[in-house]
Amino acid sequence: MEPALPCAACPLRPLPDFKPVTPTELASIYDAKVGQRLCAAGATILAEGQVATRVYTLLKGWAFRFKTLEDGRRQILNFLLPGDLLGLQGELHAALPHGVEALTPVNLCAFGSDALPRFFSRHPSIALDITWLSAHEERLVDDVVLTVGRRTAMERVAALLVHLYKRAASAGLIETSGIQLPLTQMHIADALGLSVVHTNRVLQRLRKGGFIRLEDQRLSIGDLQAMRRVGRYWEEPAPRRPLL
Amino acid sequence: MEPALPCAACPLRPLPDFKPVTPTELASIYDAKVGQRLCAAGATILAEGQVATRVYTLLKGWAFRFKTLEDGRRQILNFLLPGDLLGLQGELHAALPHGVEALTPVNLCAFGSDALPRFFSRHPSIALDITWLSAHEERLVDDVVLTVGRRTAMERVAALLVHLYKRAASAGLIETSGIQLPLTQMHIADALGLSVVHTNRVLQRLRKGGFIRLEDQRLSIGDLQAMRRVGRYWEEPAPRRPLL
DNA sequence: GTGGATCATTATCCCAGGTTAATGACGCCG
DNA sequence: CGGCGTCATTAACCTGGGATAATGATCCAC
Repeated sequence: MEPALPCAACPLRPLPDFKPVTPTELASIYDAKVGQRLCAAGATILAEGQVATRVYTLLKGWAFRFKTLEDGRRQILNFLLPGDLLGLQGELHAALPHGVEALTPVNLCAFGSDALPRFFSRHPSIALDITWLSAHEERLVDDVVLTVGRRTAMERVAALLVHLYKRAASAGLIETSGIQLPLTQMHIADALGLSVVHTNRVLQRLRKGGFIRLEDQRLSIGDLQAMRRVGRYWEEPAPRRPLL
Repeated sequence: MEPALPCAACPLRPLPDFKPVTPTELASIYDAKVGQRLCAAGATILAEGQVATRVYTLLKGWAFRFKTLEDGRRQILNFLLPGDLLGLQGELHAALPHGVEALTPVNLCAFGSDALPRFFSRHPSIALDITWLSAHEERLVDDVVLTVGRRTAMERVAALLVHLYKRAASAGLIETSGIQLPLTQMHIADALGLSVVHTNRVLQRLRKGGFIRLEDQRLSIGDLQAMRRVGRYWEEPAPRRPLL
């Protein structure tokens, strides 16, 4: 594990979607960090069922949470982008009920094992932020349930692409006319409860309809509103989120 | 709203699945309660998109969280049983991203609007319990995503019935050879991303296979292990959960 | 006791999406 | 260079589960 990067120079924190912190809070957060963890693309960050986990903030890169059935069927629960907290479930429960895998090379800020109790006993505002992040992730998963349970394949794909586009933007990952989308079609399929083959069919239709450009892991969406309509997908405007 | 019932005489707390509390904690919890709210079966407890919500603990009865698409398709996110906390999402976000509806007559313990900040600043152990409950609910929803995304209709129904059976048991609702299951087949369908008709077909098969008895809203499961196998459903042993 | 809800049940029909398989395009390694 | 693994793409085929509709059974309210 690398030594911890100084939080004062955090590249994420200045982004407009993150909630400002007081200098005291920032110091406590930095204080609780024990280092950076680097993972290669495709690496397992946290194993399904793992017992002692640590809490991390994802600083750089993409990852995803997933669960599997014993016969190999896999379901992606949600994607993790810079600023997201991970490992909280393992810290609070006995074993981690899901796995976490890196999609790109990933840089994680690691917290010490005593960070959680310390925040809760000494820094109520940070404790509340942690709870907020937990509740926020649940909100995302709630959306996934609606998508997978009640949207058609076309709606699912459109909704997911809009969702990821907006989240990437919020994490400062917008580039000229598009984002880097480090997913294979299998990831999209596993996130939406579809087969790879059908995912491909739907993507073709979206491309031929002129809704998206997607090649070489670069996604651009010509008309976001049109895509929202296709996916029946409208999120509420997101408030600024805390960052640990 | 009725006056708050004394927490010292709470019928839930003595159950073996709840974590013990210190007298101090119990006093603080009781202190934060502002009363009981009663809702009829079928009533909306919290409306989708509602702005100012309150936090409640479900004391008695069954309810469910849900989201809808604008054309009416509905997805049930999870079921709420005695001991569950609800409304946290509304307290932490601007608007409640899902609705909550009562399945039976329901009795809720209501917390004051300042309860959350007060717990966090003065009672770290209770604050941590709240976070635990939030993370735990997310765990349940994660399971739902796996079920709806990757299980077959038969597996879904079996897994849901086992899940609800165990949760009802944990809330002290086991009666002679079975539980009261206050759901219509439409609720089951909406929870599993199925149509009502197909849900009925699957239930018939489970009945004819001798796996379940289900009539008149009473469910009994002859062989839990067999049902688990049908549903490919195995939960980890649940640790004792906190109760607010 | 009769018209109208709601809910369970079944049958008929049919399509959205799964399964299998074959083909290419790359990129990587020896 | 040639073999291999991963991905994307398409075609052919088929099935799990959706849609629609009809029939009862209760349980009201009037």
